[in-house]
Amino acid sequence: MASNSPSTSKDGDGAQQNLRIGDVARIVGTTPRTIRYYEEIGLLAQAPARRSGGHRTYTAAEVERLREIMRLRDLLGITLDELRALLAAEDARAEVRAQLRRDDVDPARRRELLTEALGHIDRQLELVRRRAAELAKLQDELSETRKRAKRKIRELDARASATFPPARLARAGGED
Amino acid sequence: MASNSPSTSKDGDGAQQNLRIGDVARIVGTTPRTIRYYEEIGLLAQAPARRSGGHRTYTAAEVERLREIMRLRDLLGITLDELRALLAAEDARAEVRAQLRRDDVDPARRRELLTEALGHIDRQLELVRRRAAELAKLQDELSETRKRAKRKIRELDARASATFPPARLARAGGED
DNA sequence: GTTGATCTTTACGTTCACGTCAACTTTCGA
DNA sequence: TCGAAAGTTGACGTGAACGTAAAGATCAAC
Repeated sequence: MASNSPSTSKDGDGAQQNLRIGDVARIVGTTPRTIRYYEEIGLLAQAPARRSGGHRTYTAAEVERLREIMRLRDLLGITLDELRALLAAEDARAEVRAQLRRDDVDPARRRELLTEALGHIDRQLELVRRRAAELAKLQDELSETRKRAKRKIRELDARASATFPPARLARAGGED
Repeated sequence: MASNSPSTSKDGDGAQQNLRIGDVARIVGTTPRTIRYYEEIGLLAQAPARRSGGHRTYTAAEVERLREIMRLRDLLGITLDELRALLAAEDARAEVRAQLRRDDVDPARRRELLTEALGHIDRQLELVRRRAAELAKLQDELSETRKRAKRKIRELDARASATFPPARLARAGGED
């Protein structure tokens, strides 16, 4: 065991976490292969920095990005290609933010950029809203079914405790 | 064009819709291949009736079942195999309902069946709840981001209309 | 009873999202 | 400095969820 602690940096270079691909994989709960694959198909947009030997090195921000990607992958029911398109839009927003931080862009251009960004957000939001609504509906339906089942059991128990003296039979399911 | 109307039944056999696989596919928005595949892997549980020639024939209930399957397939992020397991549980519930309709089962057995059914529902509900919650959270986050973007645009517009006389510039995004 | 659309089974092909193996290099702790 | 662990780029393999093509049987309408 070589116990590779992920760069116990003691040198004063700020917050450049400098993680290796295996560390990142463990952190976000996936495999190096998957991370390389996402880079390969352009999901990770900018390829990570390399060090002299050619090994990929990741910043905390990149880890966050990967986490978000995996989250969206799991929640939205879309292909990685569609997800890539969506994130490309989000990257455009990042570009916008960078532009906006510089104070020398004229208001007309600023507005243009912001409006464009808003469009991207709206498209994502539409997607998420639809799915969230559908899932909520499904949840409601299931809850209803559950209620009916519980009521039936209670009715049955009521009749039973009327027949037998209150002998404390085991209750139904757990939380109500 | 042979204009195959799906069995314009005029004979008095009630509501036995008697749809063919192609009709069903069109109705629910999929392909015959997919329907056969679902039957093959046991997602459809009971194979549909056949007529003398061997052609599959579907009832309205079976179409409904297929619709539900596709809905769950799209909403829950699970494999068809896992879905099959889930639906097997639901089928057990159907069995329960059938048993319960007959009045000659003793209350102890009834309770047993109902409790089992409740367990199945709970497992499904847990799954759906988790996903619904996660999606709701994602939706909230996106809404927040959207709000901030809109606010920025409004601020920009406010400054603009202070600089220029109120010349009625085009407003930002659509619905608020 | 012919015909064209639709069905049947069988079987191989395909796409997506990775897994896995090979050959080799780099990194890191002892 | 040295050896094990982890990284690198190919390249091929794999399971899931179907698509597609072939060869034939059946169905609905004329």
